[in-house]
Amino acid sequence: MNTIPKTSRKQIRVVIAEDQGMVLGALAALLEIEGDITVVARAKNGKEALRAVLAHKPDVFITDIEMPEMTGLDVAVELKRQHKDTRVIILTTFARAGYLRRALDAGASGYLLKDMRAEELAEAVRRVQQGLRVIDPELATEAWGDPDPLTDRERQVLRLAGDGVTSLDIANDLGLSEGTVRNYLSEAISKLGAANRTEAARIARTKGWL
Amino acid sequence: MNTIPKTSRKQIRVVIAEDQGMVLGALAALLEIEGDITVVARAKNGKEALRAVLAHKPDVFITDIEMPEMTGLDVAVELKRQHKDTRVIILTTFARAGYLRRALDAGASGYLLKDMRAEELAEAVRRVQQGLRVIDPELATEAWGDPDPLTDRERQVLRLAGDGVTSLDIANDLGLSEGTVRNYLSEAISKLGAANRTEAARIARTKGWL
DNA sequence: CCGCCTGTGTGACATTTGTCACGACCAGCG
DNA sequence: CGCTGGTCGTGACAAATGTCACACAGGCGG
Repeated sequence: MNTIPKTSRKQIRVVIAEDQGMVLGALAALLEIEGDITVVARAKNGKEALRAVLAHKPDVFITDIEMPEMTGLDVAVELKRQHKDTRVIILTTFARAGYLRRALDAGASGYLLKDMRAEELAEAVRRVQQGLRVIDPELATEAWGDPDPLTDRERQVLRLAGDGVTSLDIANDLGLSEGTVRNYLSEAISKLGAANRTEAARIARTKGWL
Repeated sequence: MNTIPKTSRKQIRVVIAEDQGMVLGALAALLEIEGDITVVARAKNGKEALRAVLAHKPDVFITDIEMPEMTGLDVAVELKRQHKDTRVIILTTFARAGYLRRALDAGASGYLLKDMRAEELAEAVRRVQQGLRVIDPELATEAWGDPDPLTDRERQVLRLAGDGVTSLDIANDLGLSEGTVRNYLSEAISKLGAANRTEAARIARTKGWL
């Protein structure tokens, strides 16, 4: 435990976005007890988060990826587009190369996994606030392995197929012919080294390509 | 914020199990600041959790469901089997009727969702410690809807099929004939009102039957 | 003991899926 | 300008999948 008061230096102001209320509240509690960090706003979805960041202009913005309304990554992209200088930390369950890549493209300063030790979060916030980058080490190495080999159409088709939608229905949905859909799926299956559409979808999902 | 010290009455001793370190630490922090609750041990998987509960005999045991080694539900079942009187609260992401049913069968006193407000967790702990039950209201109503229609074999086969394993491979895995596997899948598909194995698996998963 | 359900199996058949080869169109790029 | 890659399509064929009817064993409740 740390008994040295950290309140003496200037406070780090953060906004947190996370759709699971329990986790949101708990993370806020965790950061607040550090003393040198103040949670100025909380958001339960992407749009709320974006508004909160624009309104409060915090030093650091911590966000989950998978949220209603708007993805954490989408929010990061929007902040970058508006040239806001709030630093962004992505905090997620998923150790997926595709997510990390997209996070970095969106100008995120940190990418942490929820299964890290809780104490590291506060430390990461401090590092990021000083302009450093914090990437989960496990991910950092593995990440630059394989880029997404799928084209947009392939991804789109595979996503539906992975939910059990039939080739014909996919064709109708997207305004294509059934043969074309089968061609895309065949391509995707071969690119991913899968045996069928279901396995292909599973693989793509775990890589963060879907 | 609550400024009234709750430490005057006797402390409630809890053990928490949750595989995501960040969430585990954050929940512990959240409960500790309540004052009347002490986290006596933390576990990152089911087996650790079981050992911790047996060793510390806490008043309340809070656990996630999906964890390595052993499911939170499995731990609850084992505690019931050993006639331990620690009360169990299941805290999970999934609002699935099947999970709730199994949790209650396992003698759990609480079933809460991670997207509830964080403040409610401490309150739930107090209620449960007093012998009350705490079930997420949304779930409580919806729960007694539909019982799992699948037989063990159907479930087993569907699980594999949902991961993209081929009928023939499933047959070899389970020591069945391919035709039999196809029969089970056909049955499962019709029971679930799905159009194919993939959709059937998806449906079963969202219902908590897989 | 008689049904009834589950688990297991077969065979036949229709449909869906996966593969291949091929062609057309268009955009971007050297 | 010609090449390349992505998109979209057709047709044909092989393999996997889904459906049905039927059969036989074992267990369990009436």
